[in-house]
Amino acid sequence: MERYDPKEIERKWRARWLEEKVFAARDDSPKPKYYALVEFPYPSGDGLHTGHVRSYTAMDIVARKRRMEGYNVLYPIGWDAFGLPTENYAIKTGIHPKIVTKKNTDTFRRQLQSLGFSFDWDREVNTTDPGYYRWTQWIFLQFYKKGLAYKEKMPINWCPSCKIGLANEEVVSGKCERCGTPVERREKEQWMLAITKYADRLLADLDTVEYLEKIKTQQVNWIGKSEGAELGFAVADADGVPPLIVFTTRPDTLFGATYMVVAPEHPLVHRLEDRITNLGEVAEYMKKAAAKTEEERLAEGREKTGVEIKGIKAVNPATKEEIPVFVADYVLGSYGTGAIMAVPAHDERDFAFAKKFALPIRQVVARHSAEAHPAGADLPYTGGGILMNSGPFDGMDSEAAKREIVKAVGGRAKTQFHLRDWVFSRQHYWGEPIPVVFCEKDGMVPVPEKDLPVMLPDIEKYQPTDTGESPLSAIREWVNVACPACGGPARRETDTMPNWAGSSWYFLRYTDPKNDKAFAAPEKLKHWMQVDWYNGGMEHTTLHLLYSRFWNKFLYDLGAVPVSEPYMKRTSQGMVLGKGGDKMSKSKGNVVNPDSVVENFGADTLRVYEMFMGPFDQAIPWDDKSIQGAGRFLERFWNYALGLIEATKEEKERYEARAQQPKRAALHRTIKKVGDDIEAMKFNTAISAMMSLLNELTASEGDGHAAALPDEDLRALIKILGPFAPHMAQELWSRMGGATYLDFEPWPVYDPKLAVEDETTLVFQVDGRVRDTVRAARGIGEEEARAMALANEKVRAALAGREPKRVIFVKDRLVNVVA
RNA sequence: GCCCGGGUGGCGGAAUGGCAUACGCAGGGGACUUAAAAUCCCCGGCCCGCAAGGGCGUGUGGGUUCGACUCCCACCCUGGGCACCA
Repeated sequence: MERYDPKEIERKWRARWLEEKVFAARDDSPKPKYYALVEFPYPSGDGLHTGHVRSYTAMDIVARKRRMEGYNVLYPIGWDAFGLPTENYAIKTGIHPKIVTKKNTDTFRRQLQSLGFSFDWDREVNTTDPGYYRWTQWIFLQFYKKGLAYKEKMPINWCPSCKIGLANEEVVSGKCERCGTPVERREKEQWMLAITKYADRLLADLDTVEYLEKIKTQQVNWIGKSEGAELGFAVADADGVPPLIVFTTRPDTLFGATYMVVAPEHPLVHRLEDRITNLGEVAEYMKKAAAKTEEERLAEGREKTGVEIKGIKAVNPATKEEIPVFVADYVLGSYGTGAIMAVPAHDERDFAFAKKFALPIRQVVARHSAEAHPAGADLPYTGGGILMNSGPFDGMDSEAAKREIVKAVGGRAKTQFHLRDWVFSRQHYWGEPIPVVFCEKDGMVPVPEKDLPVMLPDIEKYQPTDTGESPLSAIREWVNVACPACGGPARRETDTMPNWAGSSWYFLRYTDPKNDKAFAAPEKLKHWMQVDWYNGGMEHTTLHLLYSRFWNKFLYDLGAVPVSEPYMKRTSQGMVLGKGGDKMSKSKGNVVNPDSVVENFGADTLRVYEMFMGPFDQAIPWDDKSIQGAGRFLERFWNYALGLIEATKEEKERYEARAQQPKRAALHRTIKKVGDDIEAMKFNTAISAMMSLLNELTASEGDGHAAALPDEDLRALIKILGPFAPHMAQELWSRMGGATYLDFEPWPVYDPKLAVEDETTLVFQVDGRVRDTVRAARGIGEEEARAMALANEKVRAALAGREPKRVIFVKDRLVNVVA
């Protein structure tokens, strides 16, 4: 028999799939559509990662199964190619990022093709292609026209190493997500996208999609909706000065507000400078706080700092008391109104601050009633309850009191979000130029759509400047342009877009990747959207996922996209860790290169191994040895199937004379399990089920021969393996005489009648402990089973003469004798 | 601190409330071979026992149940996300 030769088989089918464009998605198919999506890779110089393989194999399995189920499947791929590593490489070597990108995408394409993914290679997109970023710029202009893209001077997170401004999302515990350098705060004029305008819908519409629960939770937390109220606190003895507005989720505790705090950025101090008696001290504190990096704030822990603003008092609108006002950096300028009412009895932070500065702590909410919860006991108490020390509201439930007190003091209900507007400027070369010019006469003027794309010019030096200006600003002939409005002298915007821009809409482009009249034709979008299933990394749950949902919703509002939510279903794969459980990294030297695995074992083995290694959503360490298990399985499968295919007529007859029923039942149970498990992304148990079946089929039955399967059943067996090991399955399929591509053959039908075995294993228990197991005919009744159990020797021994009090019977499973 | 996960053999892990440890890796024994590799067969939770058999076992402590890895309560450990968000 011919040996399993993955290299030869894979080379052959890979070439045919590509040449014949077998997996090209058709826009005009009468079949129902299915859009399977994976995150397109950033084509780094390191090449494909085992993590890509895990995600792409999983969705390839889904895509291939869907084709077999009769769907017209779109499974596209492309390159998210703008970004810092390529630029840094260009800075170091002087090689143009375009050239580096070309080289890297060529490598990635070769690697992806070597794994046999059923991508539609005719729809490849590349975010750095002017034909692509033209439309990224076009979408930006639509944001601009709707007032959702705006420029604002604001403190940004500045990475001194990357020399780039970062979005809040890119700062992880005060450090640059990319290089780990502590970020600084700098004032800069930045382009912003008003994602907060969509906060409510980004939150509410999560109910309309099927994301993994933990993904939804992360989005919900990131958006961070708080329902509360805005209340005004008058400044004492200051007619004409507007009141201090605070945001609170606990207006019911207003009677306990014994002081106020404003953020260091709050305008109050400037407004009332001449009344402040300790202005020097206050100004000093504000200066220090402004310069503080996130890193320093974290290093201080929760230790509260602050300074009282002397000379100014605020009036509690409920009690009419005059209360002191502090400036302290535990209040953030960027959230709410930048000012709070402090209720030390019912807020942990206010409590800590009040203790430190010896401020009064007045309890106004009791757990049950003032009597049951003596004043001062276990404060701070942050839960709800019954009001006390609150004048006319005493005894009221805190939920009711929230509404009543807001009404009584003339406040208004208010919803706040943690989500901030998206800092959309980068001061770098390798990104989409922002299509705006600054005219001496007309000010800010958007580039007309007909002049798109604003091409990225070729330059000599990619190095960003220490002043934070983009390297583009040095290219005079590019920067200086005629104003599109008046023709007068104007300058181009030299900031570029963040690397999140291109990936915020790429799934739309796949539906119509070559269109040069629109980002995609409406009928193509209508045909393919929405994405049915999107798999990607957990690390993109709060950034890319939210951004792309936002862009899609915006385009939906323009009428340019047919669905409000881009993705029906979103799942995530766990990381592939290095040996020993550490993250794979070059510095640790534990990076596994898929190329060498394909070279040594074959693509099908790598695919099966990565799907078998453990639960799909869990991080699993790589194990060189375990790959062999996947390889052995495929080889055994090959030998078994080929043995049957090449068996002589006599051999076949002899095999088939053997009792088929249990094997057939096992096959049908496996068909069901593999199908169900693919849908639930339980690829590991799908594969173990196929392994078990193969073990059962090849187990010698005394005559040294494996069990035979009729051709029909062997075909079904090859089909369910197909999505996992497509090259080998296709080869076996064609050796069985199949002239077609396996991927378009119908997925085997599970027959519940065939899946039931005639016999079952009955467990006999005494007092819940297993005493024996016996084979019995399926479906026997309680009486019979009970009699068998009571007659069983081991059961009788365990009973030791005791009379059974009760007998529990579970059909086809067990008899439990309770004595 | 808050929000999600997860604790099962030497390892990765499997188990609609019903045979705990499937499947795979590693390990031990055997067959084949001049030999090795590959392949095939058999054995692998712990303790007592020559064995038959018995006892103990899914992070810890309780509970519900005829029966708990699975459900409930409390706790410990651990991975991830958020974090002075009023």
